[in-house]
Amino acid sequence: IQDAMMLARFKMNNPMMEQEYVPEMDHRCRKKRKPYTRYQNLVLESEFNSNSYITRQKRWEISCKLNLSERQIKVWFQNRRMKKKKLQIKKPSTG
Amino acid sequence: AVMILRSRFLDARRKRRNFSKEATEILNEYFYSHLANPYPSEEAKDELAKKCGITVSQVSNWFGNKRIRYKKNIVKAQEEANLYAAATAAAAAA
DNA sequence: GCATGATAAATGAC
DNA sequence: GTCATTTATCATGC
Repeated sequence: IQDAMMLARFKMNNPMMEQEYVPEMDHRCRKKRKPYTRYQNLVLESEFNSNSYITRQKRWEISCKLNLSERQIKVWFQNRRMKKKKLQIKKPSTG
Repeated sequence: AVMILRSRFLDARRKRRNFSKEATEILNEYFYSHLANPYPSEEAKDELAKKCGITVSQVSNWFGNKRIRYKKNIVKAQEEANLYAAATAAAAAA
């Protein structure tokens, strides 16, 4: 009824529904988000506390120790830096 | 054994309060009037944040949640529509 | 009991 | 590298 019209208009041109018109659908292979364990977070936070930017060597070490890929370690530090920045903007006092 | 112990006991920041009816109304009005491209610019986010009495981050959060949840409902509706489409097509063929 | 806002993994643009 | 996102998960409101 009315939903059908809205659906048709929605499917027409919408960046949200890329899978509608993108032939190669890489979006479905997207890795499912999996929360890290408490131990993994503890190790990562500890390393981040000593240095916001991780070296290749330490990245490899932590990767082995936590059973995470180096890419995951890299991304974790990127996200963690963004989080730090956001927290500093939120509360600049004695950041 | 998958012992997924999480460090959520320190997350006291996840204190959440619902937005006001007026704010939700403003956000929904923008979202549905820009359904073809529901990605407000930074200026638009600033203006929405001011009008709604919330932060720009909260506006971004709201649009992020709105887009994914709206899309999910649409996907379900799409499956349902395809189901009906197949049934009507079979009926037409017969 | 889900709706809703905020946060945590993961991707992609640049 | 940053950074705006997508997506799943979390925590709360009601």
